Parts: sequence; C-alpha cells; structure tokens
Amino acid sequence: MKDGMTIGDAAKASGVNAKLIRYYESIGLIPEAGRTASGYRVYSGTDVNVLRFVKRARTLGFGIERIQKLVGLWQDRTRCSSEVKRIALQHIDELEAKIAELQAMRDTLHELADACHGDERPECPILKDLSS
Amino acid sequence: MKDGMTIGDAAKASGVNAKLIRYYESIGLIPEAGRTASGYRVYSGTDVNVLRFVKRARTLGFGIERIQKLVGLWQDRTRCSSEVKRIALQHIDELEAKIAELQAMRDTLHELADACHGDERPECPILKDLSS
DNA sequence: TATGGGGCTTCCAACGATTGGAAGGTCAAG
DNA sequence: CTTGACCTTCCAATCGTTGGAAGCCCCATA
Repeated sequence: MKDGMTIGDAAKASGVNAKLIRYYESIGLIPEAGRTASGYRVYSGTDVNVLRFVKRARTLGFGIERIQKLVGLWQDRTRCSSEVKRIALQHIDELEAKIAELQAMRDTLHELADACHGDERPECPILKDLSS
Repeated sequence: MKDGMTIGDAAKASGVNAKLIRYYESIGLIPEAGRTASGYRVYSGTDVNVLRFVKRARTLGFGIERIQKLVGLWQDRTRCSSEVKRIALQHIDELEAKIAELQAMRDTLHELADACHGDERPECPILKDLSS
C-alpha cells in the first residue's frame, strides 16, 4: 500500500471520528472505502481531504444532504460558483431564521427573569407566564 | 363525566397534538390519563391547563426534562421563585451559547458568500474555504 | 510461538421531540 | 346497518452522533 491508511489513521488525519466515517459511508455521503484482504477499510490522502471538507462544512452548520451537493460541486471543474453561492445563501437564510427564533425565546425569558424576584417566595412571573 | 373530554378535544383546547399528548404521557411528563370503559383517554380542564403550560414552555425552548421540573414547581405552593429563576437563567445561558454558535456560522458564511462572485465561473471562495 | 492489547469489523440502540403509518376497535349520525 | 371520524397500540423515520457488544485481525513482547 502506497499511502493507504486505516480508518483510525484517517480519523486522526481528518478530525472525523472513525464511527462517523463509517456512518458517512453508510448513507452515501462519501464513497465506499477500499478494503484490505482481511476487510479493513483503506483510505488515501484524497479520501482524507474529502473528510476534512465534510467536517468543515458540518462546522458551518450545513446538513448532510447539502454537503453532498457541495462535495459534488467541489469535484466538478465545470461548476458555476453561482450554484455554490445559492446553496450558501439558502443556508444563511435558515441560520438567520433559527437565530431569530432563539433570540425571541431568549428575549422573552430575559424579561420574565428580570421581573422575577428570585427569592424564597413562591410568587413568580415566569410560572405565571407559562400558565397563562 | 362532568367535563371529561377525549384526547382530540384536549388537543384542540391545548394546542398540543394528540400524538404528542400520548408521547408526553408515555415518557411521564404528564400523568396517565383516566380511561373510559372502552379505553379512550379522558381529560379534564386541569389536564388541559398542564398541556398548555407544557406547550408554552416548549415554545420558549425548554427541554422536556426541565419542563418536568417547572411543572413540579408550578404545582408546588411552597416553591421558591429563586428555583424557577435559576432554571430560566440556565436556559437563557444555553440559548445564548446556541445563538452565538449559529451567528458565528452565519458570519463566516456571509463573508465567504460576499467574496464569491456567484457567476458562471468555477472559481469559488466558499469551496476554497471548505477544502482548506 | 503464545499471549495480550488495541484496532478493526458489523449490528443494534440511544439521544430529543415530533411525525407518520398500519391495523384494528368505538362512537355517533344518517 | 353502514359510513366516517375518532380512538387505540405498535413500529418506524427524522438528524447527526455516540455508545456498546461480540468477534476478528495485527503487531509486539515475553
């Protein structure tokens, strides 16, 4: 084997857990790895690059399905950057929506917590709000 | 039955899906409902109030486990509001952390998308970042 | 060469909250 | 009596990740 490595080595090199690598393979996000005679998965430097790409994309919050598209575009020399940008903007929109949702929760809770004395008395605006 | 209603009625009255009501019962978030002779679950106005409390708490992003504590405090006349406030502040902290995480994703993506021409050319800073 | 330990394999399950479907029983109106 | 809307339970899928169990493989050391 030239630069073939085991799944553990690929995990260390890519930062993606070995279990997760198998999972990614099982759902078709990454191609099936080659195998040694005894059944061990074999990975190349190229495979590790793909794994790193996936990890970085996950860090940015992309879902698996979208990462699949991004990997496809990444490996397509004739891609249009507009296609990549479209996916990114779509993801940004979803992030914005989620952020707004969480901020609304936080703001409401903040108001309620501010109004709550937080002492030994049972009187509590937070519970009052929840039961209204 | 005085004000006994079916699970469908309770769902309409509380805004909590019938399936979800059964799920909440199965995990012990709400007590087991009474039953008619033929096995139908029976709900009272009090039960609906609990369901509404749960729904509102879910809307504010509280997890089931914490909602269980909140329901317990709600029904405990000798509670300290400090205990409720502590749970709320803890939840706010988690919301803040999640918001910050999503904002970091959004900001990074925003920069990358800004730098991307988004035309028919394959050159793409977004993919470049992901593969770095 | 035997033995041990660590890494590899597959399969199955759990997380949290929700939703969906299938198969079958019940109720009320027409 | 039939029809349709409701109810019941059980099982499965979602999303991404992690954990465990049982068993095989490989390498180093005694």
